[in-house]
Amino acid sequence: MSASPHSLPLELGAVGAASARVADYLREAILGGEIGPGDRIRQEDIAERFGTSRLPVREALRILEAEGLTEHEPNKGARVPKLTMHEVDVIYQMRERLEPLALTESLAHLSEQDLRRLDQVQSRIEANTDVNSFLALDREFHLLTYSGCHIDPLTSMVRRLWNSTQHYRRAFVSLGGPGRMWVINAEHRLVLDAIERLDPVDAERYLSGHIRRTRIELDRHPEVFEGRQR
Amino acid sequence: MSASPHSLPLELGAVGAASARVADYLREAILGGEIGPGDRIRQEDIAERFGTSRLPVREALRILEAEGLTEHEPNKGARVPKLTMHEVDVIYQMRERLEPLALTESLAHLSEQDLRRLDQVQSRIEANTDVNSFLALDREFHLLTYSGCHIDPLTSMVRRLWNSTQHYRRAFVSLGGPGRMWVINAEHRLVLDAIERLDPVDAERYLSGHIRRTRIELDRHPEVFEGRQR
DNA sequence: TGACACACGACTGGATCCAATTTCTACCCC
DNA sequence: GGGGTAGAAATTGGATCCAGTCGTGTGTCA
Repeated sequence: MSASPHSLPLELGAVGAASARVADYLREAILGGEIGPGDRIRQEDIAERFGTSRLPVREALRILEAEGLTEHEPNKGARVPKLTMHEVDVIYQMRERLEPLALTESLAHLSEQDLRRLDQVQSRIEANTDVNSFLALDREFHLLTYSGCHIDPLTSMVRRLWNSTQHYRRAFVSLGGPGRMWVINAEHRLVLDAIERLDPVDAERYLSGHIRRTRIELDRHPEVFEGRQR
Repeated sequence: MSASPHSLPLELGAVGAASARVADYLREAILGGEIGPGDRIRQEDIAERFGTSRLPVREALRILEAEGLTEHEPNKGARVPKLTMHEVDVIYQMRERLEPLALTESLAHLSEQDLRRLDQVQSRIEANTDVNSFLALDREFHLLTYSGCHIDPLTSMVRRLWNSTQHYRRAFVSLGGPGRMWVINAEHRLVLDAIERLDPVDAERYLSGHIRRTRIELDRHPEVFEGRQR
């Protein structure tokens, strides 16, 4: 059930030794869709499955809470938060405003190798036909463009916004596909071109437009937020 | 500044877990300046001072880490992060982009009582002459304008940005005051007027301008970031 | 006298045990 | 038969104990 290659570069949350492994496992399980919004997470279940005590699990849940992947109620345990359409809309507006800043901060620090990698990922997106792998590729593309940003609060917040909406992105993509792929590819290519020209103004312009268009398209599909999972 | 004795009233929560009380205590101590950037926080010290075991302290440190008040290194313990001028500058740019959104989301949900309260706080700012109480009043003013925003990721991120820069705001205010008070008051009054008119465009305009001007003024005082504390 | 190595001290990470709170269920009374 | 209450099972929160790791100080040898 694990073994899903959601592993991305830039593992920033370098925390304790084994509690980080539990956090990694749970993170993959949530981002991979095995644990959905509303699902409860019992400490002892995870501890037993992992062969550890409940203590690392508790720490891991705190870490995930900081990343926006779980929510915590005293004496009630942890569960994956369920978001309304309006909440997801506002989160996309936050992305619209924050990610262009992260991109500008990242621009000057991107290496030649990063640019080549970005081009490869975008080419794979264009050649791709599977909706599920589009999810991972798109995520990799965007987070890679921010990998040159070394301002910790900014990168961690961007990551958190992606994490919080991952489930609804998958639901959206599964229900009719991500939309017209040529639009997405054109937007990505324009962002890439601006990055290569080291032009922060154009980079921010095309990136915010890309996110905004996605948000508006998402707003037209309320069924994404009513789907019963599991 | 205030050298050492960590003596704060710790009567915040009769309810909830004990780890939340420890977190409250540490949060106040950091925001109040008793624990400054670079200071190390030893689990056993806090536990002994609080009469509990180290476990709630560990959980509290995780909570504070999520709020951006501490940073954690494996086997090295927790310390209050020390920010560079550029990092604070970027955090202010994040505020410039995020807080107007929070204000727009908040607008429709502000009650008449909130508006009266805001007017009172602003009047107290205008009548105030003490630089230290300005810090608290200004924080109260802005966070109050966002109190109608019920999108959890947004409010928690705004609060985190305020927390992270609190120490440098105090250092800035202490070193020569917050600048020309009439400018600040004019900006606040314009934001308030836009709020009362329920005009999100003007509210965002004047708020982002207020934050942007503060950021640029802060950039002219690099001595804020070189101050040796303790 | 200086540099390297070993040992000791201090601190964090993890496991097990115990207490407190919640929730579900069953039973009793109206 | 329905609702409320008490009790039992399940689950989380906290304390104590033990292990692992990092840093430091001292001692010895070249």
